[in-house]
Amino acid sequence: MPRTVLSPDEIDDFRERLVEAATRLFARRGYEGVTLRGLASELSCSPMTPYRYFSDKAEIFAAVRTAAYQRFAAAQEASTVDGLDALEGLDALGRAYVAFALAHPDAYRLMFELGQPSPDGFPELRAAELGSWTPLRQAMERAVEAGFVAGDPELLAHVFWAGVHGLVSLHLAGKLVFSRPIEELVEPMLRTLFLGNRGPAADGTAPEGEPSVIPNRERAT
Amino acid sequence: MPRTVLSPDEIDDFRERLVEAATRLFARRGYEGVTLRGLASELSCSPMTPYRYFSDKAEIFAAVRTAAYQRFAAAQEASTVDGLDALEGLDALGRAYVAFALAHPDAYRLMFELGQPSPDGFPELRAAELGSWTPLRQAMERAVEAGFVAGDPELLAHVFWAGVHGLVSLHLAGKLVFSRPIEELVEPMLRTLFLGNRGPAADGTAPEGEPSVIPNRERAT
DNA sequence: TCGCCTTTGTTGACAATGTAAATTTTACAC
DNA sequence: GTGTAAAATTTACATTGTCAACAAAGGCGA
Repeated sequence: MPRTVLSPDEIDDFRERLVEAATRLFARRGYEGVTLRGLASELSCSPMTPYRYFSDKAEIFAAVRTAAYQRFAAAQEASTVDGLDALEGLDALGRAYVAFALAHPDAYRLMFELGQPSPDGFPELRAAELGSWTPLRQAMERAVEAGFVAGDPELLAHVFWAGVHGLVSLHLAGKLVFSRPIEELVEPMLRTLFLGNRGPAADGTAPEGEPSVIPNRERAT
Repeated sequence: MPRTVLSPDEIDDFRERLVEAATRLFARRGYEGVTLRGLASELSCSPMTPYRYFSDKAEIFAAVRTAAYQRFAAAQEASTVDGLDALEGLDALGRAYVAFALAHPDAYRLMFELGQPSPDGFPELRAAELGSWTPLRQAMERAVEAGFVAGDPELLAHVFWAGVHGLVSLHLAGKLVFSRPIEELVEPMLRTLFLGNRGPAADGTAPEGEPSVIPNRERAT
């Protein structure tokens, strides 16, 4: 039932409802599995009504992904609890990262799908994407300032990120079906990111002495 | 121009041409961007002809992905050159892994897309997928046997895999646009996977003494 | 050599999709 | 009440994957 003019609140309400429904649908069925007609019926409106609020399917998708990044950033920030030193904070963040991905696999897929459409033309999406990366960067900066690790914080943060993301990503791509479940890989990965694999350290004992080999640092990448 | 009976070679030839063209198209345009009509015109045949050789679009896609896994496995195996010890071999394999992904980003996407369709119903695809993982597993087994690293080889291999895959995967998902290029992250990642990040090791010197902190090994994942 | 018959390829058609254009419905200003 | 502009719907269209009907074409028994 159309009104003459929609208040900004009403517009936001509808957009929010739409994004929420679209999130469910995109998560379950993937981009091309989602039908604007299906989305409309979920919202009990006609198939063309969403076009009043979004210019096309791609913009709806961008809104859905923006919301996912925002929830992801919030989950990571929530992992920062008092009483942790910088390294414990990093550890907690890594676990929160994986926990979010396992609790919301569809959201994670939306954010980190390979070959995803570029965020160009969706500045909010780009901002949310960047925002979801700051908690990790900040945690790593703290760890470097505290002297727990040495090096360029941004570089270290990217390596850390790649480690946990790689784990999650193999899991979500279904590559761990014949291996241990991802839960059993988180601990080894975090340990590796801090300690490396170079001694009889399976029991947690720090390896002694020099690492046996420093692999080919000189070789060109 | 129809023939009465096609020799197995002719069938294979056509399937091969089709997979090759489909690989190009899927790579460029993604799954739903590929049109059977477009594929047919690429092959100068009618839109329905591919259906004589594949039951549907999904089976074509599976064939394309199977071929990608096979090329990926071959590239990794080619990284094994004589004269390398087990740890150098692992290092070389990691670099070959990343190099393949950068040289064939579309193939890599096809293989490691999140939320990819299950290989159920395509035993060749499943086999090729597994096959592309064996070089790394074997290299890690050698490294463990040689005493360079300690622990369960399969677990270590998965951690190593997640590390390089995570890097590649962030790159291909466009997450490294505001960071250093991936080329500059490979070296730090490989170093991290072997040594961890725990000392003033930015210059390659092995850190001395105990790691400052062993992060919360006791905490439940 | 002739005629069939299986195999191969093409054409036509259909339901479903995203979305543009036209049309209808509604609630407020006067 | 009535006109008007905003909101929503309906209609329509091009494009998709794929089914079903059809056409061509060469091997094979006679």
